[in-house]
Amino acid sequence: MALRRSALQSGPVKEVTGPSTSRGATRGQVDAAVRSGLLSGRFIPGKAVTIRGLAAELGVSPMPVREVLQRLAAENALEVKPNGRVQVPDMTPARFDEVLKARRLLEPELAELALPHLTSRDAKDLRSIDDDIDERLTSGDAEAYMRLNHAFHFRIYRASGSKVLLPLIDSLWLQFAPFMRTVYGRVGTASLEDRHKEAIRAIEEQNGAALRAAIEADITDGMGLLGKEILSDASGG
Amino acid sequence: MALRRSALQSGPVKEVTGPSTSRGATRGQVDAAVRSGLLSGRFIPGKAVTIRGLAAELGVSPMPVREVLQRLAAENALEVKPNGRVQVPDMTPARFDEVLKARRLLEPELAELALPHLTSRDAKDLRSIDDDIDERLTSGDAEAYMRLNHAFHFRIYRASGSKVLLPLIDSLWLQFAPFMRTVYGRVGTASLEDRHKEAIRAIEEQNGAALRAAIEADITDGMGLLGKEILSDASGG
DNA sequence: CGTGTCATTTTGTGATCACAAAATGATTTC
DNA sequence: GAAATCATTTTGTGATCACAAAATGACACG
Repeated sequence: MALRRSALQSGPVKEVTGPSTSRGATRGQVDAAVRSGLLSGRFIPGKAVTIRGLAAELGVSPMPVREVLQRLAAENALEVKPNGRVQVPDMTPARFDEVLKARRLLEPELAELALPHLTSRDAKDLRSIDDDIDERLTSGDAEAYMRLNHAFHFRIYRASGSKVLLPLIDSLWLQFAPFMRTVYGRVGTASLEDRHKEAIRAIEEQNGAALRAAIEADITDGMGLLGKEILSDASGG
Repeated sequence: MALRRSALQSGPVKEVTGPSTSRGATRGQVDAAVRSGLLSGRFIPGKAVTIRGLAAELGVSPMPVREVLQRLAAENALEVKPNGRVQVPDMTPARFDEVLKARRLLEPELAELALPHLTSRDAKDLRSIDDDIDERLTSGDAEAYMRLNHAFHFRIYRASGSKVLLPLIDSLWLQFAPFMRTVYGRVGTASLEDRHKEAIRAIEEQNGAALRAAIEADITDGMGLLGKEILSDASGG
């Protein structure tokens, strides 16, 4: 598919589909598209991301894509190689360890900060998301699982109103998500165990220590067990 | 002052001063300039940063500036307001608390990770930097102090070889540095106490627990004491 | 003198262009 | 047939342009 808008037109054309014509709308759209692609595993580590390619795919000019790629590179979600090429970073054992360590330091903390802001309404929504997750796990839809798992965690974290810790955690998820997708591609999703139900109960009971423990266990179970072996295997094939 | 390079020239001009003609050299130069400006406090919170203005100041076209500003906005070092305007974010008590919390979680951890890689040579360099810091503190040169204090901490952190925690901490420093500059502008630098000497001794002795403690105490002393009161005062004047 | 209005200027955004470096693929050479 | 070489294509980068939104300042009006 080529550019939706050919070079025949000399001037910019008004967007018809999008109601949001606010400042930086195109950039926001591109940013959301790439972020969502990374988080749901549609971008594979090592895969090259070209400016013109993405621009054509999204039907926009290279300009907003350039800025978005720079943004995501700043968050270490993408890697700008010395020759200027942009790609999804490869995971290494050392990197994996660090992400795991950072997640275990930051996410339980932010969850506890969010706790006072989490209502029974939130608990209800979380339970709904978690039910969806269970379905996707058994049906083996890894992409949907990743999207929902992200939604679950960030529904909690966002309640904190955090402007500092939340972006840091955002960056971490963007970094490990593409790799985890490849993991699920190998081992499947059926064996995945999470601690979401413990977390929901802790929220309902407004039990900070229990929420911390649930989140930390969820991280450890979700990443710690799977990732290490895969990485050591990966070096051999 | 207008653009140094007028519109009379039609094509790009070869750089004469810079020896590095590698890919993205201009962007790298702009990035380094803005980062250094933020870290040493030459940018004041609330101050607007215009693309064309910065471009003219640095003698480059708006293009690389646009990308750099997007990068730094992604690291929360700059803020893109809904109207597209870019400014140095204002510090709030909530934000300050979060930065402090994140620093105390991440920096002692990374310091300990770096410890095995820190040699006596590093300790010697750190002592030299710390001597410089002491001089600047008494002479009241806040900008130099900030630059050297950053150099001290990141000399330690960088030794870890970290690719995950280090960028997170980088982002944190970019966020609080401009604010701290305004603090030093009010209370001066003479009263500043740090734990650098304890940290150096811990490195020499390869004592992880002591290094953690020194870093955490340094953060608490440096930020915790000063910032809070200033922020509560700021609301009244 | 304060306030609302309007013309002007500034600014961000998206698009396009020109160029050089890099990747790609065909072709030649041994 | 494998490796080196060269032409071609792709790609990132910096610059410039056109446009619209926003900010600014002058000015009229009450």
